[in-house]
Amino acid sequence: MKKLLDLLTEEMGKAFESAGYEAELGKVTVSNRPDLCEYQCNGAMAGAKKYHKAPIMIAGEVADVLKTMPVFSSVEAVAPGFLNLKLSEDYLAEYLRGMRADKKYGFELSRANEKVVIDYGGANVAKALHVGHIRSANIGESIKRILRFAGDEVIGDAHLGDWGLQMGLVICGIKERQPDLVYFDDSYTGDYPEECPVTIRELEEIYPASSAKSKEDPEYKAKAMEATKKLQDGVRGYRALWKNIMKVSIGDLKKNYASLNVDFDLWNGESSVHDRIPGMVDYMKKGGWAVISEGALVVEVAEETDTKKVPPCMVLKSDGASLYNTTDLATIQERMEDIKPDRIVYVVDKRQELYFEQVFRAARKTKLVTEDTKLNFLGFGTMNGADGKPFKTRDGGVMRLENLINDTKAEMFEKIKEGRPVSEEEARSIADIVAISALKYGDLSNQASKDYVFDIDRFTSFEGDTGPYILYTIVRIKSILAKYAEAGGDLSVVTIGKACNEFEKALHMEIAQFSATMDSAAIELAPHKICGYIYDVANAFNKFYHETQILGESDESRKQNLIALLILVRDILETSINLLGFEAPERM
RNA sequence: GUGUCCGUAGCUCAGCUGGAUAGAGCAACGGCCUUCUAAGCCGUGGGUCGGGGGUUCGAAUCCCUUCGGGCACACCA
Repeated sequence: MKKLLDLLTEEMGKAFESAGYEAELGKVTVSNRPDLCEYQCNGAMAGAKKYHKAPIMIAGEVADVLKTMPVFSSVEAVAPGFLNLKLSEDYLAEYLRGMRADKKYGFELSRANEKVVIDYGGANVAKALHVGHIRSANIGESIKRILRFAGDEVIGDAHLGDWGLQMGLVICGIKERQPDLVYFDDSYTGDYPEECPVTIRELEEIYPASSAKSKEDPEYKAKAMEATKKLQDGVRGYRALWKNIMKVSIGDLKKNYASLNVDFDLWNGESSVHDRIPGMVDYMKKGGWAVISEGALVVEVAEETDTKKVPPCMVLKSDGASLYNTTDLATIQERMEDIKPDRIVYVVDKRQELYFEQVFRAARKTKLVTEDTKLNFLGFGTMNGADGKPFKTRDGGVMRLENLINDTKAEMFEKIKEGRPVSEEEARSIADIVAISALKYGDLSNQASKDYVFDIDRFTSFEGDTGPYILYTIVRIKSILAKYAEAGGDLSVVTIGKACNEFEKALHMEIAQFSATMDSAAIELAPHKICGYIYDVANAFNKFYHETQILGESDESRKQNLIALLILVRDILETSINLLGFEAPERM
């Protein structure tokens, strides 16, 4: 289905043409003066110069043509040259019926479908997720769902930090505590145990302790580096232990991500590309792209048009070791071979922008990607506390994501219990759903690229522009529909009728923006556009709800029209929150 | 220093491919529940869109400049 504004623009273009002007002038937009009109067209003013004619004259002529067309119920040419429009209620209702008949409620993507890899999450093995991980998880998951809804083939990759010195430190830490494990016995030739010798809690404790110790104790650091090397060289026991650590750690990560409705198609990591690094480096050297600079192997990526100095992209450190750049480049190579995506999207902290610019340029220069492969850096802003400084716990530490989620759920549970007479069990399950909506909506309603204040009290509030407000609106609708069905109404036969009052029409118009909203969210990779849209729809619905008796409507066919409208609003809202990564309960 | 992003109501944020009187929410104050969930709805007050200049019939939006802040600038990720 075409977008409503495109349809209106088409009609307006025809009117401009019949009046003797070019059709391009007929761009219709939503009115910024709702007291005067619903839609407007400013083309007459844009065309004034070209046609050497007063804009009001042009507008008047176009208005005369439009009056013979059925799309608008009212057309006015107003000084200095605005065309003020009111849409025909019948036309609008027909559009909404078209939305209901369509699986995607009329949404059509304005570009060809693609195969997309989304790299998000930013999790590290053996390290707990902390609050800082919530943005990448929320935004990446939402982008994944939006593009999938748009018809793209999307692969989400967690791209774990599961290799390098951090793993050496963990292994070294385990060896310190349990030196007699078979993994460390070079003469051992049997099978290694299935079970990991340490729990996830112990791992989370071992890593920071080991990391701290290596900074003070050079001898210990040397041991950790040796362990890293043994792991990377494929020493049996080290690999076996690493695998067990991975198993425990990924299991824990999956559990935590699942509580945020986040899941990945691939749990690949830096380790996945370890074996292809020598080949890739060789390829870059042979191609003449990789050169030695200050002892390190780099690819020069500066361009003449740069307004800033872009340092070269380092491929190997001067000691010959690989680094993050190396694995990122190798991962691009691997994805191009295995998946052949049209686009790779990186959802990472925006402070890494320059770094990714270097990697992207190096990948293009060395032809790791084809020219038409798009590499998108979707950088998100820093999450600050209420004081405007980077978010910390009360005692200044880093808060675990798990704790944040559990605290939010607990707080929501208290609120729900005191607000409504529900059983303990039901309150618990409702609280979990509402808490996730609060966290997700609070995060996603901000533009991804901007820093924002993470204010849990505001997000969990039941008032205003929040997740719970959206859920409440959905629940109200569900409640009416349930009562209608209980009374013997058949939800499958109803159809939308034309709006009978201004509130209903305002709701119709908000809903009709669905396709345009989804398209810009998908094209711009901008979940916050969906938040803005559903907030507007929810507002329009609540106003309408306040003014309209639905179940009490005596005219049966009118009642059916209203029920059909409610079904569409519910479906639109539930589809939208699903794309944001949360869901609505049946009651709250 | 170079580059980059940001500066909109007391607070948190939309709006930024230029359009008419700059919008929400929170906070403050005042209304509306015997009627579909009042976690809602309605209303009041609150702004030189950081400052200055320019382009334009028209600028929060585009350009320049200036002030203030964040961030990044090869062997970390």
